[in-house]
Amino acid sequence: MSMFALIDCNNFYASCERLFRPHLNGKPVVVLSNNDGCVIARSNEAKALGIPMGAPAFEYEKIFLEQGVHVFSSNYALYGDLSARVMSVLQEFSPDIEIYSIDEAFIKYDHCDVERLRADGLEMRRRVFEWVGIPISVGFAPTKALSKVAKKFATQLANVHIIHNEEMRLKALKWLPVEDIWGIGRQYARKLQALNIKTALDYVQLSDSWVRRNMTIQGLRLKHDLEGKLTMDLDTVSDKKSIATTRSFDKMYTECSQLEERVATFAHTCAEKLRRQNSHCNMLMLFVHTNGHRKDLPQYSRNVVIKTPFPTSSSIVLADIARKAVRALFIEGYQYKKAGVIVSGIVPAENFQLNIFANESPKHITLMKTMDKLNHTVANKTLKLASQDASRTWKMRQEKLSPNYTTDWDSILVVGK
DNA sequence: TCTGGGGTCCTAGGACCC
DNA sequence: TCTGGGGTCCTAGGACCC
Repeated sequence: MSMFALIDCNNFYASCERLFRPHLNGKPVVVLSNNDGCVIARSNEAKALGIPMGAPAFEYEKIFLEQGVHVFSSNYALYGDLSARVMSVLQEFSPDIEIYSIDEAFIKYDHCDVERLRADGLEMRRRVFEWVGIPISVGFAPTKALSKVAKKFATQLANVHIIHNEEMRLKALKWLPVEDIWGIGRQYARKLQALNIKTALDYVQLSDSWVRRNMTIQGLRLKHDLEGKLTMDLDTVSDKKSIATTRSFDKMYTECSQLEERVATFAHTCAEKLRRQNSHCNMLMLFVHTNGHRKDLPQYSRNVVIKTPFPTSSSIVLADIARKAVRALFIEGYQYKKAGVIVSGIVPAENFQLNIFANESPKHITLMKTMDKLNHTVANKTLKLASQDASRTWKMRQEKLSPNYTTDWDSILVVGK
């Protein structure tokens, strides 16, 4: 039998901020999102003050002041760096590791020797705290979903927790409120509570067919996982399927040119992220929103998907597409508060090398436009694309497009209006 | 004008996660 | 006045082909 460990950094961002400020130990600490908009991390002391996750900062300013809460703007470079250090310590314990998020990892064990597992868990805690300075909790169980539950126990006990027999499993499920199950969000929780399903134990006692019908295959998988049947294995593929850069602005934008400038930098950031994982994208999606919280203002929200002329991770190409997309979506008279660029259709870069574009320079724009004109003949929504593979031989391929896509850059100006 | 069915691909949107 | 950002998976339904 195999076992999963779930390793979770306690209050990760808050712990990071505390790392080099030992005088903050025992004091309430919160970390705020971009533009210091809302609370995205809290130390235990801040949680105890009743500051909820996602709380708008302006609503809690008084409490921050009165209770002496130490408030930080987020510093993702720091968190990313510390995360990498934590993960490299964990990797010493096993190569069978899935880095699930910035502050969590699963490790799969091919044995279930409880004492060895406990020793490993304690040693992880000791090493990560001593070498990196971040406190972690470790839960062990036969499946991923159960290891999540075990971790919740571990956090409460400030220790390592192992669910290794039927009695412990049932006890844990009975203890866990249905809304705290990993994979049960607000919508499902509401639905289940209406049926008097209150705990994880109630949930696993539902019939398979009801769960399948009402909560899709994922809900059923989750149920089986909680029953101790292996339905979710380690997922070690780390390449992203989509990459996003989105921001709320600190003020409302009313000019198209302002939006264009911001969005061009978003596209540039996406291109950098693509290159970092050595891949190209085939599609770029752009959205613009007004401020959804302002019910007193007219609302506008729109997105457009654009097929790139060829697989690319070029900042210049993506920024140019994004700028044109903004011009297509922009309507005078609204106050824009949020925009984003999401690239998808991601493929490994080695499958497609456009060598003539190896170095970016403005002349490539002209080259690409020419290529568009020459090769992208739209006929019956089918495009003929010319592309060059790694050996520099040109190949033609056909591609079907949805009506929402366009590769004709000038026509972007009418898409979405 | 009426009359099919099966398969695949694609997309929007909804649910979830940290 | 001020309200985050970055991801994943699944499904229904339409388009299209034979």
